[in-house]
Amino acid sequence: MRMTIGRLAEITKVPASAIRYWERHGLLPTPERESGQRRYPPEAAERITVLRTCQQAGLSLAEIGEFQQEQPRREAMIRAKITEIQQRMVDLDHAHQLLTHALRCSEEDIVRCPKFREQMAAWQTPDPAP
Amino acid sequence: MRMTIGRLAEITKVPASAIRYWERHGLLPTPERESGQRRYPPEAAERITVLRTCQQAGLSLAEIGEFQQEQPRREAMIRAKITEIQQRMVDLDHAHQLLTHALRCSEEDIVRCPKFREQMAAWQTPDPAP
DNA sequence: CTTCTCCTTGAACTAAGGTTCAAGTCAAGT
DNA sequence: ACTTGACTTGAACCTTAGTTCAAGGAGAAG
Repeated sequence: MRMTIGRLAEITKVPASAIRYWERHGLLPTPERESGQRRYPPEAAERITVLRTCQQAGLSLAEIGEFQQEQPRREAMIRAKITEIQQRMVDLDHAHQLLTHALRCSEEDIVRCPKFREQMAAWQTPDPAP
Repeated sequence: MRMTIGRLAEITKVPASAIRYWERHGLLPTPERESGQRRYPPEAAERITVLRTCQQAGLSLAEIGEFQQEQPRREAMIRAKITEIQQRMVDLDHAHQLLTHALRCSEEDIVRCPKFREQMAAWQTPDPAP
């Protein structure tokens, strides 16, 4: 049932080179060896998929490392990251509106479109006066 | 009314070094010079803010470049990017659920939590059988 | 005139997240 | 015995989006 790194790469769609890289950087446990080669249990695929999902969501490898640690520091880090994700969603929404408008606008220079500028103004981070 | 790069950096909060970098890479028009130094009109700030917003939304500088081009290739690129943004939103939502669960879960190893794995399974990109 | 501050340039450096390469090992198939 | 294919390693390289540095210029203040 244990599989080679090639097979694991194939089913997770994460390149073997990346799997080794993650292992070297402490994100994956070092697997057993069979005549020098890595052999993974089936659960390994699941862990890799989780890590990839975290990564796609904007966690850095360092953060994913923390995320797998014992609890003490973890909660604060997770809360911070959730806040960051919410901000990212707002940014993405802006970009979405911006690009959607760009499709319909057909001005030669998008930045000169008044509706566009109006919208941008509404997004300005309203940082309080000092 | 025209300003120096330092002033522009200050009001846009984009470092002067980054503004020069963008200019070198064709994302900004080359401004007029006054005894060798760049002088920007007030509209320059707006363009910079737009570019920064695009960037925060995950467009690469190369994509932002295309985005400013004349129309021919632009529409397809924008549509592709919108699709990508939607995918990013889904990813972010997954990460959000994942982290929210991680807060309440308090298992020593999050990846071993059954609810967690169940949820992950439901996210698998259902690519059709070959 | 000296000093200060802000500007200029090109070149080198950085960080993350890998990929690619050379050289070698190992088990299996012919 | 030899070849094939998949694996191993460390080292070098890559890309993006800048930052930092060294060396220098221009104008204002004192």
